[in-house]
Amino acid sequence: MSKPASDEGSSAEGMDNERIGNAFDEVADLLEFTGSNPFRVRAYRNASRTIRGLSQSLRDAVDRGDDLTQMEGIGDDLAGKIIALARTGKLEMLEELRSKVPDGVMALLRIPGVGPKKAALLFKELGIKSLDELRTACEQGRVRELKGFGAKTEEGILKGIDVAAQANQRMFWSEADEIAQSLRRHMRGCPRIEQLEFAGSYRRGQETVGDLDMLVVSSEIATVMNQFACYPGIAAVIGRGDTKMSVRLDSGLQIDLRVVPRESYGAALQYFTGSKEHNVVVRGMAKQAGMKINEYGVFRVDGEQETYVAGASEAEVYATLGLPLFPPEMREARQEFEWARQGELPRLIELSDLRGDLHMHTTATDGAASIEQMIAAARKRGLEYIAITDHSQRVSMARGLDAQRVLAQWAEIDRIRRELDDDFVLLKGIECDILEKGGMDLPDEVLAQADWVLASVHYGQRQSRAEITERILGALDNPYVTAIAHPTGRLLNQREPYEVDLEAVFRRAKERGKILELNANPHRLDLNDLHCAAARKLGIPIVISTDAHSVNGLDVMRYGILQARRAGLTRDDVINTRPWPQLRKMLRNA
DNA sequence: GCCGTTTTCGGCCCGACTGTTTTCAGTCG
Repeated sequence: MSKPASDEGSSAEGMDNERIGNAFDEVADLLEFTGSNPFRVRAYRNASRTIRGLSQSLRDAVDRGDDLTQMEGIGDDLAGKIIALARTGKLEMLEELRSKVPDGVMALLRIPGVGPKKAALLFKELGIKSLDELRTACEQGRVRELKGFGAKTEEGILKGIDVAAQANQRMFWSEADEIAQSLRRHMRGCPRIEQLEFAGSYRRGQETVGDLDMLVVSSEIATVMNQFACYPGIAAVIGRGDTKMSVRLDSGLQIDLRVVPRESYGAALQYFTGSKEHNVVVRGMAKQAGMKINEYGVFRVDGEQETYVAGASEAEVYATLGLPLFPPEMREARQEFEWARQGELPRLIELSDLRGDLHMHTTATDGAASIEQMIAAARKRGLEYIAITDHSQRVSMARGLDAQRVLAQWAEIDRIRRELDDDFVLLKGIECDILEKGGMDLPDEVLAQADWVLASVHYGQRQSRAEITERILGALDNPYVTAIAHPTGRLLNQREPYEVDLEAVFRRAKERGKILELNANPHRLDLNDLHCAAARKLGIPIVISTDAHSVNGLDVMRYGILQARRAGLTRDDVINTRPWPQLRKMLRNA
């Protein structure tokens, strides 16, 4: 379900990229529902994708009079619609479409098995305008009377209404990972499995995962499916065919299983890993080269004749098109094909590249472990340095540190340092709040004594774009601030980012030689991948940090690494891959 | 609605599964 494209009252200001994207998505949904040309629908979806991927403000581009048709998937028509949305916040065509389709009808599309055609028929024939009305109609047996519907469809819809009524939130990658690992263990009970891998958005390391795709090589399909069917926590088997089986867990997560022959494993893995957009490009290239790619392999097409060329491994599939084996996190049809053309994929950062963690809390504020415990845990994880960055006084809920307490903590750190071996470095840090009225939560003469100062916003998150941007720019101007922590404040599935003008923040960070954080907490992952990619382009250094509040909190680093990889970051783009002496030199010169 | 050193018109990725059909449409990924 798309969000409303504009809020009342905000139209005078025009719309930002996100909202223009939402408007186009809503147009696509409505056009699809009204039975419009599917390629026209796709054009709006593609445009929305392009717009969301931009690192700069469309509103500014429109003000400057930039030629919008230079952007991929934007022609004269959509350029005009972008201009209208950016200037007025309104789109006549969207208003018209909305007036034809009552609120609530679009919710029908969230029912599994109900697409635009069925939803339209329900609305047209039975006048159904909401999930509740549909439930009543099913219970009265009116739905099964419709052409193309039957008793089974009606029954399926009745079950599906509950699924649609649920918030329908995507699962955090970290949660999906737990399920994937447990399912992998369960499937080990089946000796007939030659290979097993998870594909889809999970393999691409997306922030959130909608469902899990499991791929298996085996000649004993029934045995594999039977093993899958007895995985604990399955609420329902949605479907089971010759090669494909789908289940829904009690948690609502859908898991699809595909069993493929050995010679198709690579092709299937490539196919089901996606992304859809990446595969569209790959398929297009194959077609141009007189070949065809599907989940069974790469085939040379010669009239009616199709000959298998490759498919056992992903590398082999890509190689038939002269493409490199793209790391899954890269497969979003953003820059990877351009990189491949130039013959240089970036070597993406890996967890083992990191040498330090520069954001964590202790029992002095809201952490659960002492400084010594955090040191021990960090060393156990192979780190060479950490910064202790407890909260400042404004964060009263966490018993944030005032000047006196933070100086006492740093004296304590000095004491611990003297006892440490030479091969581990403990840094005096602070996560200092940026106050609502602007300015830092601790005096400059205190901040000056730190090795590492994070500045962050915890209060006044709902301030206007101008106010909150000014606050963060002010922090970047402070000579003692090293980095901005979780720069947009978003919480996945929970809280929208601040209205901050990131473009302005990037410019200022660049000017002042400051660092931006990629917070690795799986609920934050802030900056997001597109922002990180934009920062990389500008040469702004990124620090990946755990924001650990306990010893185990240090383990979230791998989620941050996945995010960084999707952004195309290399070891060189991330400052905490450097040894401390080198990093210290860099900070001093900044 | 977009796009083009094969095209300014005619393409736009492709197959599995289900339920309703009697040869296929709709949905999904």
